[in-house]
Parts: sequence; C-alpha cells; structure tokens
Amino acid sequence: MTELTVYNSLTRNKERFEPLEAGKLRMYVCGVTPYDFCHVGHARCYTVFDTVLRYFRARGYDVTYVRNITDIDDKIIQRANENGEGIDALTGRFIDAMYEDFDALGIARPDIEPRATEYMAEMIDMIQRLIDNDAAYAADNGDVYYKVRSFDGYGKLSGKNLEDLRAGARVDVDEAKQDPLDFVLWKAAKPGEPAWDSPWGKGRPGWHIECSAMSEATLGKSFDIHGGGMDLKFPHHENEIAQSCGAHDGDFARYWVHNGFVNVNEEKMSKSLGNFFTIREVLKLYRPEVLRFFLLSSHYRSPLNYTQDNLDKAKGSLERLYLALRGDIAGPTEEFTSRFNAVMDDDFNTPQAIAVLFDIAHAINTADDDSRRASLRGELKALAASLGLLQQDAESYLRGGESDDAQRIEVLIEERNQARKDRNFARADEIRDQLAAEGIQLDDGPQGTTWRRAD
RNA sequence: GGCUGGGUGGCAGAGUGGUUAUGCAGCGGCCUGCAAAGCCGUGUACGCCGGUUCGAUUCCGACCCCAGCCUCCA
Repeated sequence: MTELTVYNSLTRNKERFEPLEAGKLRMYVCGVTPYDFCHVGHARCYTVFDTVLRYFRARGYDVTYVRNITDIDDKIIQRANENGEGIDALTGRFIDAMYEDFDALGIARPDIEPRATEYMAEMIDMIQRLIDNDAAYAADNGDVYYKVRSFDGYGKLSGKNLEDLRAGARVDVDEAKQDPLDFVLWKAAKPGEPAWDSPWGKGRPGWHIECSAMSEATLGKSFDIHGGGMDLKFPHHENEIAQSCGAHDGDFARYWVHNGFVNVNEEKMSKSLGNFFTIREVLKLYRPEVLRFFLLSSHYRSPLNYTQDNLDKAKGSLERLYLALRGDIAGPTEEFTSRFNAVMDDDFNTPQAIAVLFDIAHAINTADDDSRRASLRGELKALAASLGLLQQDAESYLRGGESDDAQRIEVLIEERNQARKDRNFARADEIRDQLAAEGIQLDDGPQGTTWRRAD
C-alpha cells in the first residue's frame, strides 16, 4: 500500500501523513456562518472534506470530524436586524437549510458540531490564558486584543511578514490597539447586540477565538488536520494559529488543508461579490449527485469554474458510469483498488480516482462473462463510495427515481418489441418516438429493452 | 505594490525528463431493421524566450497573462 500524503499549506509541501495517534484522524474544518443559504462554494468545501473523511475511513482510520457553526457574528446580527427577526430564528432557519442541502449532496454530518454560542466559557477561558501568557491585553474600550508581536510564527501560514502587513494596514487604526495588526478576541457589548458576561465586561467573542476554543474543547490542544477554504488562510487561520499556539505553548493542528474556490467567469464566487448560486438553486436544475461529481472532477486545490456547460458534462459522465453499473452486482474484484488508493493517497487526487472509475466501467463494458461483470460492478461501487458517488441503484438513478408510469412504459416496450418481431418498424419507431418525446430513451440490448430518462 | 497559486489538445481536467490520463464533443468503422448504449480505431496539447540535458510540456532563469489573499468571505 502506498503512503498517504497530504499537501500542507503551512509548509507548502506534500507530506507523508502521520497521525498523532496511530490509526486515528482528528480533523477540524471551519463551518458556515448561517445567515443565508449555502452556495456552490460552500458545497465544494464541505464535499471535499467529506471525501477526505470517507477516504480516511475507507482506509481504516478511526476518524473524529468536527465542523463548527459560527452562530454569532457581525453578519448574523446585521441580517437579523434587517429582517426584524431574532438571531436564533435566523440561524435556526439557515442551519436547517444547510442540513437539507448537505444531506442532498451526501455530505455526512460531522461527529461533533460545536456552536459558538455554546462555548462561551471555553472562549473566555482561553482569552484569559492568553492574557496570563502576555499574548493578549484588555484595552480601555472594553475590547480584548491579541498581541501579534508576541507570536514569532505570525504570518507563516499565509506567507506574510509583519512589516508588509503593517505597511498595508488600514488607516482607520483603532486607537485602543497597541499595534495596528493586533486583532480582537473579545468585543465590548454595543447597545442592542447580544452580549455575554466576561471578566472584561459584557461583550461577545471575535470570530477567530471561536474556532481556537471549539477545536481545543472538542479535539484537544493538538490534532491532525485543520481544513477550510483558501480565503480563510488569512487572517482567520493565521489568527487561530497565533491564539492556539499562544495558549498551548505552541501545539496546534499538524496539517493545514485548504480547498480552492469555485469561480464564476474566472472570478471567485462569493457572497460579497454577489455572483453566487445557492445549492438549492442549482439542485433545481441538476441532481445532487451531478453537482457532487462536478465538484470532485477537479483537484481540491485547483479553481473550479461553475458553468452550466460543465454541469452538463458532469451529468453525461456520471450517466456513463451508471450505465455500466446497470445490472447484477456481486462481491467485488480487487483489480483496480490499489490504483485507486494510490491516487487518493496522493493528496486526494479525485480526478484521477474518477479516471479509475471510468476504467472500471470500460472493463465492465468489455468483460465477456456475467459474473466478472457483476464483480467489477461491485468494485466500482465500493471504490466510488469513498467519493460519495454511485451509491444509488443504477436503474433508479437512470430512471430519475420513482416513476408513476413505469407500468405504462413497460406495456409500450412490449408492444414495440412485438412490432419489431413482426417487422412492423413503422409502429416500433412510432412508439420509440412517442416515448422520446416524453424524455424517455430506450436501449435495446441482448437481454431485452431497457429505458431511462434522457432529459 | 507584497505574498500565494496557475497558464495543457475543440471543451473540461490529471500527469510526466524520453512510452495511452480520463470524460465530453468530432471523425471513420463494428453492432443494430434503424437508433440509443456499447465496442474498435482516430488528435504529433502542453503561455513566450533563453538555459541545463542525448532528449523538456515536465528542471532552472527572465518575460507576458490570469486568479486568490493582503477588509467580511468556504
């Protein structure tokens, strides 16, 4: 078996994966801020880490996966005010929507899903430890700031140095800060905003401390993988590292894994740019598995361009795989497994893993006996499980789920086959055309005629 | 401007110091009553310019172009 390697953003190198504890993976991924529907960019991130998770599990690791929910934050407060709705009502709605969307995409629920509002005590405790370690200070205005120059490693993840950052720092420097780069750990309460008691007065936590505290509370001071979108590298992850290392004498996540963006017209899809497509919007046009296939069809660190044309291609490709999967499935062969694992071991190369799936499909289509075909199908399905693909019944996938008029279609197929036997091709073609007009495609094979949805 | 990461055949997208990625589309053929599906065959792609090398798309250097981060963002 090949060695599992992971690209570590911290060192900018592919590294052999060595867990802190043999056979165990502890992974933390920054989750969503639920003030709106999730878009395709979120879908990519969480599909990627879901795939990482599935692969580690398939490889026999005991995985603990933590994905938080940032349920208190500026945007949430702002949006709740705009809507004239309570914060809990707003976040509750969008958390439910997130589950709907993620479930559809086959994104497994995390083992632990901490919500920021439930970890106030841990955050306050961590801030206090930072103050005790002289890595943070309470300012006169009631805010608590992290002292960036107390941490030598600051900027390592994002490849920045303090001087460059200072040069580019915003001019509206908060007077309360000792250094323009210092960032807030605790924000003093403002009128009308939710607030919690703390040793520094009423207030609420800064975004970055939330993840540091929640990862510590759920996974401990050190764990294996910390993941998230590329845009979180700076400042969010940089600040997390500063906080956690500052509170832990240097211990924190071993491997930093960042996924690339989904682009629209070669531009990052994001809320701020307003060029986003929500998951539920896309799922009105394409089935969830098509979206998932699309998201995994390029390497997780590469940009991925969202276009209808690319989704159409994903749809066609997935259909080819399901066509090969149609038929009996038996205990799997092991002909392609080592190749599949080798490419997945190489920093989760899902495009190559998918290429292996196509090779299996080809092997199925060219196999000369039924039992081998069935076993290859077993292997195809088993390997695809790591990608969260091809787990549906092939017939059901190809027919677009339950069909009310399956009976009627079968009758027409019978009639057409009789017409063909009678060499009444005019009638046979008439039936086929009629079904085609309804979006139903007939396939004549040696075992008879099957049908599927072609739209 | 600083720091990252890129520029691959019609499209999407991997990868590699010399030999087929893969999928979609195209072309020719097989199969089929005809289609569809499938099968067989088919493309001298690697931003530009130098350098290293027996040989570079792959390594090195310059250049051009693109994206991301440097403010909230998966």
